Amino acid sequence: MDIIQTKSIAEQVDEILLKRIREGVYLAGSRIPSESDLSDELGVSRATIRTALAKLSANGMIIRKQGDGTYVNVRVQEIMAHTGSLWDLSQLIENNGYTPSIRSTLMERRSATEKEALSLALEPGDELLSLRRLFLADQQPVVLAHNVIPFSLLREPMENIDAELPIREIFERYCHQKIAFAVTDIRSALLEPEILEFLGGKASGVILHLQVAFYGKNNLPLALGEIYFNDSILRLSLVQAWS
Amino acid sequence: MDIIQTKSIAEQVDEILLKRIREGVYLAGSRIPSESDLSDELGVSRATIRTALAKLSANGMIIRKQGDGTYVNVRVQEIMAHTGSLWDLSQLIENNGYTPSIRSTLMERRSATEKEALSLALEPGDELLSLRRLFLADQQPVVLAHNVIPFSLLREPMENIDAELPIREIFERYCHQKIAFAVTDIRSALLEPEILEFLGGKASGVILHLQVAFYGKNNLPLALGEIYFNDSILRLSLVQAWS
DNA sequence: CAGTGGTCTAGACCACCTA
DNA sequence: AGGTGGTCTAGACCACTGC
Repeated sequence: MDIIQTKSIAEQVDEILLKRIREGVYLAGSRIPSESDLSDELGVSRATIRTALAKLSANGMIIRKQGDGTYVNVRVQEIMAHTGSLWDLSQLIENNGYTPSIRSTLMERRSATEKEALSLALEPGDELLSLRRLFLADQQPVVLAHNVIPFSLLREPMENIDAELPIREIFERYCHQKIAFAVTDIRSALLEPEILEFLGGKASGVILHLQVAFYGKNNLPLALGEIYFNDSILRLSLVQAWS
Repeated sequence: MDIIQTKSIAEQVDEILLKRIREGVYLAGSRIPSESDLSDELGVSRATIRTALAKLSANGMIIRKQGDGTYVNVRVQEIMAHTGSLWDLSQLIENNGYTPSIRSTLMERRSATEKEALSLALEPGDELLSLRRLFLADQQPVVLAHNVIPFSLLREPMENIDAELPIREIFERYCHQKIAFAVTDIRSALLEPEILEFLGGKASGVILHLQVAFYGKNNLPLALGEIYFNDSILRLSLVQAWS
């Protein structure tokens, strides 16, 4: 089989299997070929097949039964719709069945507040790149996202930045660093007038408020995010699979 | 009934490493021994070591750098506190630094509402076991959890049930089935008078409302949960690590 | 009983980092 | 150049399931 060097074999196997599920080659609820059969068919070792299957299993897309076989989860469609990353908001909107679009409402260079400096391990007054973006689902505003990045991390001119990218990609592309992990606090909040101005809705409404801190491999905080999420329109849902 | 289940070697390795991190044998930020060294020291293959390390890495507790080494995340303490399962509420309270306790306020057998029947694939009027439990952090009510289980799934007398267990364990112990995966919707909500009665707090407050559906390996819905979560006291936070 | 997934091993080669 | 993590292989044994 032809191996494209950029992706690992396990990832390619993963994509093949996902494609077969999506296209109905493997029907929801049905049993898929055994590990050995897949190993033979695709010409890779059983260990590699297992790596791919483990990922699908962790997402809840397949159900593995020792001594029996591996089955496509009957709810695979529903689960695929919920498996979008918490931090790729466009993806999340799409998974909810809407067409996503982004309106960049602010991109400025400014000094860090005391609180931001603390969270980002900067001196108060150090400069930040501040992004405010409004995400729309079918033209209706649903998410307001505010991100800040230490200006010193930027490796490209600020003007080059494509504000429609997910924050993780912005970081990789314009700061030449990778985000290693993120910690997200989820809270509920009243829809304040300031937010209401962007999101619309009822003044008495409640919204989800996500506070995210992104960290790099060097353990340094790289960026912060404040996300206001209209959960009356968009569902925030998580899937947890147990082995 | 003796359920002596030997833990896998990878799990044991995992525990050894976690213990060393917790006890400071491996300090936060420091580099831990290489895979080969651990493999030699513990007398297991490198593949097994890698399985254990992969789990720690997925939780964000260690940071792996190709060509360099594996480092303990500087924020390992913070991350450990956030790594509790979303559905083990006692654990979550403990992770937030409080002493958890549980008050069972209701355990009854009743008919399913139309909505419950739909979600659980039952006929309206089929019987349910309904549990309502109040979780306290340092004696203060913080979470109200309401679970329903089809009565027909119970394999033990209702009176035997220990209502202090996490729902997943209740299920395994009294229904003799394992939960394979769960789908959780997270919403924000106003603190309604009915909930306020249990949780206390300000009448104008907002809370997190989690709706959970648990499914078994046979893909059948096994149980439902409605969780009201006082997020002004308890933090709901998630850690996401990227490879 | 045969077949399945679960686990573990030993060895190999690669890409990458630091020196 | 040497060591590290990343990947893959081939083979083995086990625990469990359904027939």
